[in-house]
Amino acid sequence: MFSDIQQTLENAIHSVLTAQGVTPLPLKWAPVPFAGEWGISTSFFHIAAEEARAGRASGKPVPLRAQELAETVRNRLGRLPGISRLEAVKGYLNFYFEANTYARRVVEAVLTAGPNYGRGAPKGERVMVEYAQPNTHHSFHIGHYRNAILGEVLARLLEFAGFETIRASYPGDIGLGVITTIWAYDKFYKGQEPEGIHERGQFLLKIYAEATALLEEKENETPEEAARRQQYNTERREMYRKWDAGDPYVRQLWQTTREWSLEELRDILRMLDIRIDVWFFESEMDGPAKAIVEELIAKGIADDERPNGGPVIVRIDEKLGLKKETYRTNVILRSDGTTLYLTKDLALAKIKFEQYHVDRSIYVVDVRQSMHLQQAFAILRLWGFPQAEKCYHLGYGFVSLPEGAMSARRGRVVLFKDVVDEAVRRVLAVESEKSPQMSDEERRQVAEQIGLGALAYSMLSVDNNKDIVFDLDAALSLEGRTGPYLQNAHVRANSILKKARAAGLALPLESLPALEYELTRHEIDLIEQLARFPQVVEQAANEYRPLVMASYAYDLAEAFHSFYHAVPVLQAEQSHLRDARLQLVIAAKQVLANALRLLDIQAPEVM
RNA sequence: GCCUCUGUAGCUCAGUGGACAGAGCGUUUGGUUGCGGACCAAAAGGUCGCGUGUUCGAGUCACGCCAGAGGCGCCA
Repeated sequence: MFSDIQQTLENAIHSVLTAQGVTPLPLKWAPVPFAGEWGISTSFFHIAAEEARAGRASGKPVPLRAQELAETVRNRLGRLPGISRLEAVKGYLNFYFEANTYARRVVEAVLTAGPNYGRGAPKGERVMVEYAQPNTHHSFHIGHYRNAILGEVLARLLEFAGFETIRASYPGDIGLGVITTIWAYDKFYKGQEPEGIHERGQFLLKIYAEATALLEEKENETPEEAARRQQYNTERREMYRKWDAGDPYVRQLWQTTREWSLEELRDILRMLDIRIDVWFFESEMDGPAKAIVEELIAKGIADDERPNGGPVIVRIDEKLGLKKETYRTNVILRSDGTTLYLTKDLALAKIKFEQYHVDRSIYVVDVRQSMHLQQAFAILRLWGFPQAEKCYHLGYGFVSLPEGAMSARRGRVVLFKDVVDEAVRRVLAVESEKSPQMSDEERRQVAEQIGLGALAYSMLSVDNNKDIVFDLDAALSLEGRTGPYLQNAHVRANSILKKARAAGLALPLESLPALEYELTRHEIDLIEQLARFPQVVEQAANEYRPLVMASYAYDLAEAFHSFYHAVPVLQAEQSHLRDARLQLVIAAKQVLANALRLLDIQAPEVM
């Protein structure tokens, strides 16, 4: 927000330095790091160091010389418009703003732009974000949730920063796991269908877990058990073959159960306020994938080892001319002629580039698939897609439980739906005590917003590349650095405004009050946070890091809570003070709402 | 064996090469006849895994160790 001021100051400093016979270098700027003070700061260490290197040394150590330069510049700059005070300390030069002037500018900018405050200019680039890729026939767990919330927030950040954004989901609706489930369903549960969307999803998960247990080789198994296991395996393989051949019975069975899973997925996405633009399905990539294998063989990129009973492979390092082992060798078609995940990913990438004309493609996928995706991108380069340079894997650490990795087979899974239900229960317990006047309907709705907010923030406040050991109590905590803390700031702002309106004030006020009084440090801190928001949007989007926005949102909420306690608004002694602070509260509420929206956390009016 | 990621307060985590390394939880203490206490204010708590470099300056960059997690041609 202050880049113009920064430029003016930098020019002024350069001319002072030049007049002193000092060679100026570009300056680095940062906010003054002291609470309750408002300004920007630069330092002279690098200029002093350069002098020393060039042999124009004054003989002084660098820090001393930097301080000398800072003092010289301070003494010669004189009065600057908009700057109330200058300070040279420890090699730094601090410029303190005329707080009232800038405070007014910030509040005005927020109130004028409203929900669009912080929105970046159009970037003229189309980005596709692929996330929400759970397998069907398997219920949605807390690990899938991390993926979904991360992808959605990334999409929101990119969109708000000015990219044309397409949200894509890619459920794995075929594969050995899927076939295992429908085989067991057909054999042991044929015709059964539980009532309720989530009950059906969990039913499939139970069947999957039972089936994998049956198919797993056990220690000390009797010859009868071994024979039975092999029989089951044969049946499963036969079912996969039938699916591949388009057998109507197997296809129907698959369609029905697949729809149960997709219904559950759609319900969860609705709960998370995620609207997917494009659905791709793994089952639809099979045909295109097979065609691609032939094309890659014809182009000499892939080697066909099928004549010798082997698979079709791509020797990536060799084809790229790499001496060092980097991408190794990949199988793109099994020796039995069936495709693999990688082959389907190649087919999907082609569709993204050719049908959706994306300039950039972001894959939000578990970090364990990092190697796999790098291989896919390398093959796309070999294949000749220029967009392959703009494929980016946003990896994230996986979610495990205190007792180890999640495993459906061992019945060790934390389901998203169960966590949400528990969250709502806990919030309701707090709510009934704190907000006894709320209607049951409203209470239920707010409880879901708060519970989901707590969960979302617990995932987003950890950096992408860190693994998470899921702790229910920590994730659903309502106090401290949590989603509800942010939501509470919004509610408190709303509460003040509601009271003001009830007292007969028309908000927002017709004209912006002048802010011609001495601002408290709490007001300055709050306004500085409001001013930061646009750069935070830019940074979070550029770095693909929701954490940057999550941290900021906490800083903003903290500044508001402190302000709320220390600075009277409706009880202000004079009406012009009250009016100015009311405008500030409106602005704070707006920026809180904007930040929460980007984090996919609801901003309730009451809680 | 090779590659990637992680290591910061008792625990969970932030931390643009720059000023005294910051939060939350937990511990201890204080705060509402007040705009909602899901809050605020404060105290205690640190060899930033270890070492060597680069730099005026390193938690941050490079290299080497140690520890943990993950990956490495027919799973997804």
